[in-house]
Amino acid sequence: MSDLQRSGCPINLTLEVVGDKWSLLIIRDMMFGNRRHYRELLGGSEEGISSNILADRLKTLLAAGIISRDDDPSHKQKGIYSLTEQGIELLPILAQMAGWGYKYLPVSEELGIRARLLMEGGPKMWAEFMDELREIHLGIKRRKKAGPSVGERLQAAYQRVLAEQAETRRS
Amino acid sequence: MSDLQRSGCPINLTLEVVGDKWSLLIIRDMMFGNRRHYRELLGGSEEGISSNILADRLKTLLAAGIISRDDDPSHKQKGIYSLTEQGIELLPILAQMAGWGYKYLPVSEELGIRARLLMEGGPKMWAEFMDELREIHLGIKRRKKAGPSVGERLQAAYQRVLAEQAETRRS
DNA sequence: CTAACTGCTTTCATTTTGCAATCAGTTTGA
DNA sequence: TCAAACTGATTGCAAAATGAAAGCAGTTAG
Repeated sequence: MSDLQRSGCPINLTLEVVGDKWSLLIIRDMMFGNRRHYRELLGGSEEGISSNILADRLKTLLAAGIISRDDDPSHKQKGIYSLTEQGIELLPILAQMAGWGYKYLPVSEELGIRARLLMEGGPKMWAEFMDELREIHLGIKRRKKAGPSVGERLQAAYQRVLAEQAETRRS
Repeated sequence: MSDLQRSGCPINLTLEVVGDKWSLLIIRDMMFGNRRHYRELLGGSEEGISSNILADRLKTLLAAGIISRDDDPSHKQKGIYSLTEQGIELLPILAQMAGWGYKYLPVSEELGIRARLLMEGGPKMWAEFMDELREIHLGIKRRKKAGPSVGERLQAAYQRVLAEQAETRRS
């Protein structure tokens, strides 16, 4: 991670911060998988990031102000990583990327269902989800809405597909 | 550019195609700078891509179906690169990245003005710009709107800032 | 008191990047 | 006509980034 910038273009600057193969996947896992500890991020992702790369990216993201780190009171060595407001606002980028990938790339059914829902939900759903993330990561209380949260709905849809697949395989 | 995928996650798959430091900058130059030839892309960008990297990325983007290549009738060796529909639909990702970068990173004034306009214009402006790109790159005629196009407005705003800066420097 | 778990760091091989030089064909201009 | 400039690349090589596996020191649970 070099620190000299190539240009003052906003797209270029954004790419210099999160334009590698892993940073946005870490953010994704924090957002959609609610992973907050090093070990969760290490083992939880589909892709299997190496420990050295994860450590390096967490450091970079921390320095960039996209995530923050607090000690976990339950364990002296454990740290809890949280998204900052800046990190939470990466959601629309992730959502657009998910939508594009869903449309044009060979996405697996179970991992694509969230992308489809986010696409169908549009910016309004993203904003709601961001509010939920603010509550989880920043402790900012939000007005409770009726029914399940966006996070819950995404998770439920994912589980539903998994169940359907198990069903199909059995028959 | 390895070809074995890490997971069927739409975000991951998208990152595997355009998740490097250069691909999206090339797309950006084709979209906003209307650069269509190898030499234009090589020399035109703020960032100064190397010729071998550019050649490699063009090959990758071609293989991924994000751009296409045609011979230029005016010069037997010249090729014209165009965005495909798939490539044009990367615009919302770029727009979101530009918006995020504009908000949180030290963007230069002259290069940030387009980002600001795209943010203010929102998805509606993006859709209009994508229609203009379809006309330019795919030859799909669009219903002519009154007034200057989005591309022209962005370009004009950029020039206006440059002129203002020259003015300020003189006084 | 030991085994498992914590967040990393180290090591080293492989891959990617980036710069400069080069190349062969094409066109332009004297 | 013939050299210079321009076309889209490719090559060689050094430097940097990446990635897998092993290791490490402190912490906690049994």
